[in-house]
Amino acid sequence: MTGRSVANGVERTILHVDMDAFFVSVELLDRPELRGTPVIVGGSGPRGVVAAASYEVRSFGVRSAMPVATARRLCPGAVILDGRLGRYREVSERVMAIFERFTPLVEPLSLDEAFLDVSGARRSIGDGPTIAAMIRSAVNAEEGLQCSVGVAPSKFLAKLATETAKPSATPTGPLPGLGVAVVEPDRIDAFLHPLPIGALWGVGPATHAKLSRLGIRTVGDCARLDLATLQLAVGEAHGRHLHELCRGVDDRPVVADLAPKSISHEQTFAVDLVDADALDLELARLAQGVSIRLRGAVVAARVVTIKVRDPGFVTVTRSRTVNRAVDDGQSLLVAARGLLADVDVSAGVRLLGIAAGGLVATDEPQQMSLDLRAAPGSGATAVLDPAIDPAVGAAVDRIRDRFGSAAIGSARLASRPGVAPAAPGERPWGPAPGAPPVELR
DNA sequence: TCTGGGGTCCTCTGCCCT
DNA sequence: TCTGAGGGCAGAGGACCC
Repeated sequence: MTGRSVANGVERTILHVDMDAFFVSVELLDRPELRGTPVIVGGSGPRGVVAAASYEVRSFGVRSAMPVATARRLCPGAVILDGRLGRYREVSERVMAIFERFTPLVEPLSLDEAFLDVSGARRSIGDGPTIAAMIRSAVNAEEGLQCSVGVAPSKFLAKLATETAKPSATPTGPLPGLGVAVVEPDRIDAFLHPLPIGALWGVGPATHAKLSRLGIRTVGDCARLDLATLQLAVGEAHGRHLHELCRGVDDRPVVADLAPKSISHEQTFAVDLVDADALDLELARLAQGVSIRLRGAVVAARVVTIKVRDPGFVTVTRSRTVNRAVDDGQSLLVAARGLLADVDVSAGVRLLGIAAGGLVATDEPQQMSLDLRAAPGSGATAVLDPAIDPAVGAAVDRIRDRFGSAAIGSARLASRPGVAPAAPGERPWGPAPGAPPVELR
């Protein structure tokens, strides 16, 4: 009965698999001469952040999402490598394929971690810890990488268990972890209650501060609080969520092939943009990049959102529902331009982004708005030029597939040689060192 | 000393409609 | 015609996650 429980009448064994220092480990596979040296993967530019750090570097206090400049000060001897998202994706796909040999119910959370529901594999393969050990062994043998696994009756508990299984960084250096950690169904409270409240999913700095004011330090403290008090402190939905989690209640299923709810691109610039033409060009790049991904996912957007961050790090978003679902760069650009016109960018722009939301499948019939007179700001939908033929985008994609991404593009981008549509992971952890992002004439 | 990119979910507010 | 209540939706932003 190891690591099993009954949820809604169905016994579940959930695994959470997390690759150890994934990006760094992949880099070390490709550059073995760096083994033993402190390595950071992240953006090497002036506004870069740490994406991953080796356990040697973590011993110096370096953490992910920390500015690279701070990391350099804490660990001056660290080797800083620019991330290669394409390479990590490639390895991630092979690792996920290993997981799928054990169960079809694999829900990736990111490139380096996934939930697996192995309830159906218990009779044919073995219990949770046995499958966990087999997965670790296969990942190590086939990819040369280490991973840690949590085994529990729910996703939330499995994820917490993984934390206790991972290697740790101490002031004297890295310590190896257990590799596999199991939360038995009859040990849930004993495992959960001593943990700090920040361990709960959904407790970040803001919620932590609210709970601290109530004297809550541990998950056990939270479990002893009544639902109404908790909801008063953190809100109705969030309160209910925490109330369940701190009692170990989490019936969410493992879902393979989750459909995306939004697709976005954003870009922080090495130097704040003040020139209107440069901003428009960036907007066009981002719109094209998002549109290519929309068509790749066979979806179109009903909601277009822009995100603008000023030099003082103040971020505003503006969004609008458009009168028909769009997946072409020109329509996205038209909508985004309209939104950007309402934002004061006179102080300059540090970050610009476009998100496509309200996604609908493009292989299904679309309901179009009948009211073509609706005006922006009226609360009604924004009206796009009906002359833009949705088939154009698909044709552009076919030409790119056949002749390369430089073969065709919008006139806006074509007027600037060398400026390509935004691509996923193009500068994943900060702008490139030095120059502005586009060549300005 | 600075603070990325790509997401999800929730709350609050204002507007429209009945 | 005006006013208020209430539901539904859109938009903005906060919080959180990896």
